[in-house]
Amino acid sequence: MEDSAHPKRSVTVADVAKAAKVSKATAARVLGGYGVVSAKITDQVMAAAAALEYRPNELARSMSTGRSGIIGVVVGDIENAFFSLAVRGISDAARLAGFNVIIANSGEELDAEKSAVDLLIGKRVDGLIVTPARCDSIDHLHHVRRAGVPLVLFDRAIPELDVDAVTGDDRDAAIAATRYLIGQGHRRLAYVSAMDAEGGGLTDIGRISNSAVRERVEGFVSVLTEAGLPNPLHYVRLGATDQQQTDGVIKRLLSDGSPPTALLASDSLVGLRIFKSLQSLGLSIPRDVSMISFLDADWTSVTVPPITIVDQRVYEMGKLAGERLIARIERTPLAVERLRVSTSLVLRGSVATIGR
Amino acid sequence: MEDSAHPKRSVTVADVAKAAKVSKATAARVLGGYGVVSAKITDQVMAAAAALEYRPNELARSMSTGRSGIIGVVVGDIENAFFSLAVRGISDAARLAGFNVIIANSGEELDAEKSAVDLLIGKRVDGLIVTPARCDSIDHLHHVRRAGVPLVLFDRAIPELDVDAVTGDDRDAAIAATRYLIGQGHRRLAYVSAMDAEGGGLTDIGRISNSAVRERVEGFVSVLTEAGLPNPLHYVRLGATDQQQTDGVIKRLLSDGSPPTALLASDSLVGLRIFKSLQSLGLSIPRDVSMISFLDADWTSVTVPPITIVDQRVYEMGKLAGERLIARIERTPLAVERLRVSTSLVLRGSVATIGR
DNA sequence: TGATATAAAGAGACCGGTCTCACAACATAT
DNA sequence: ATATGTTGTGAGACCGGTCTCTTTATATCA
Repeated sequence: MEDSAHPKRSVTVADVAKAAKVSKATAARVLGGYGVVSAKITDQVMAAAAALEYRPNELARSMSTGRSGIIGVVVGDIENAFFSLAVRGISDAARLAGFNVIIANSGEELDAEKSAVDLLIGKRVDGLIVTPARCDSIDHLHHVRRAGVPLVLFDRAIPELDVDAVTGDDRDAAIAATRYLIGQGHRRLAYVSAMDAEGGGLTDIGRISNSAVRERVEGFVSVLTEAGLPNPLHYVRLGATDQQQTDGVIKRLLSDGSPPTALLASDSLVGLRIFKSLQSLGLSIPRDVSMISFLDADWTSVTVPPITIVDQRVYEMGKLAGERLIARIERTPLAVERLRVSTSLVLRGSVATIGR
Repeated sequence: MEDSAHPKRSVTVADVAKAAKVSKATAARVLGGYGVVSAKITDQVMAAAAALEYRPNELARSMSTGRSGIIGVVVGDIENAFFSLAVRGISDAARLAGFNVIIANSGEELDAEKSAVDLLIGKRVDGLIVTPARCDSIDHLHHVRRAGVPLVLFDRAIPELDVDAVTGDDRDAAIAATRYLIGQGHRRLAYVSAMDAEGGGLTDIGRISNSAVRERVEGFVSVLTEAGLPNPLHYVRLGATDQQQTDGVIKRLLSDGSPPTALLASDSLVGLRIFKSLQSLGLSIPRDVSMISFLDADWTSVTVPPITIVDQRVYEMGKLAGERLIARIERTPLAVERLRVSTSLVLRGSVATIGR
């Protein structure tokens, strides 16, 4: 109706000033809440502002102050419960400190990540939380540092970058899970991740470009080695990116001469896919195959059997990352650190005791 | 190290202009990609920009153009799969059109929603997608209209507001699910929602302030009435806000003189809670109680039995809302509409056939 | 060759805030 | 009485882009 859908110049401090019959500077002082203004004039200006329905233009404000009050977050995929929980944690920390959050998806792709970072820097975010898709390509992150924008890495660390990182204790988590499986009598264990694999087989752990996955695999392998089990890398499989791929991975694993008796899923999405794969193969958990998944996702507690998981406390991770970034933005003097949020193994019903 | 953690004045068009020995206007034309500039000068400027690592200040750009390239989204709770999927859809539509998304959580609380809306307007978003927590308090949304900011409602409609809305076909969905249950021989059906209830019992459907829930309840009730079943409102229960509350709701429902034989869960979170409640009560689905949940959430397909659901196609809803908003932003002439995304009933194993 | 059209570059206002500085009015000290 | 300080207000520069308007250089035509 009357609310014309068009341009509509917004009410500015100058407009309010005119209406209140004071200078722009004075109106700005009242509306911006800085400087000193007499009570009388303050009332005058506030009344005019209310009458005109003045709303400050945060853009203009950011321009002059140099602070946008926004923190940028680049995640792999918001749809993934891991990230949406993390984002919730970050948002909560941000809101508490008066910041807002702008989210960009990288889809775990380096190029998308780069342009997301560029874009957020362009928007003059006050700080950036990034889940780097690859820990071996860091030019764009160096750029962030050089631009003087505080940066915190999330879930994955890059020691070369000399920047704060909030991660899980991935190595220890994998070690605990693997030891537990071995303790239950398992001798052939597989680790399955969604990471893109160049080529099929994994020959060199060092080449896994995602530090979280790499460290978990390291932990996994170290326990197998320490237990004297042969060829620990044999059962590490990447590429479980969707249901079909996962079906393939699982089928190949289980048709091996000596198939694994237990599977470790690198995240809850992979876990769910594995669960469905096994289901569709008519295999029973844990009778035929045992499994452990990372992340206490919704589905893990309502399956039959419920899934034994590595609880990652992602909300806390997100909150911690948010708090750390805000401390940086506010120039709190702190040493660069890698903050590890401890995980715990939650025993449910998806691991069989075998052997004895 | 050298990358001093401090202020760091950023490189501006003026800097680039000086380095390229051209005027600010010319440099701006090259860097902003508008106007006409000779190839030679273009190269000169680009070289200077690259050397100085120039990054445009989007804030300043937005100030002069009046467009921020950002669309604001206010959702109930990102952590909820319904919303994170929707956000994904919105983001995809936005990215395709060159927009970015800024997300704010309302926690389904009116005050938080109001301040989120204010804030986003302040940031001069080009448009707004809002999931209104209550359909009966709309001053702040009127304000959005008056400010000339395009608005699209998501999941819930407010006819009085004369604004586009993207929702599911909630009434029809509820009707289909309810008819199906009746077709399977059920005669005592309950509808359970997480909506906050003032007072315990529900006496007046019209007073449900969330249009999606209201319409579903209307559909539910209309089918019961048309089937000649008595007292259709008796089994509509609100307030299943967390596990404990839900346990209470379910316990009360089932200890009724004539307990319902089937439950309809208003969303997947309520569905999950109901599932857990029933599980902890030692009840078997569907032998003891049947259930249907809204939303094809992860968990619904891996339970035993898998849950019969109303598939809401939330991603499509989000995408549609994003596209609609962008059309509005770009002033495409369109009538104000309520866009309904059709749902479908996905039969799985959580409904028993009884009677006959 | 001079008149006119056209393309390319420069000058400077503008967006809507913040913030420094100058200045006026009045109180207090000397 | 003059010097000094304090408080409140106004004037105007500034942030870093865009964009209009003007000027200058080059091309086209008679």
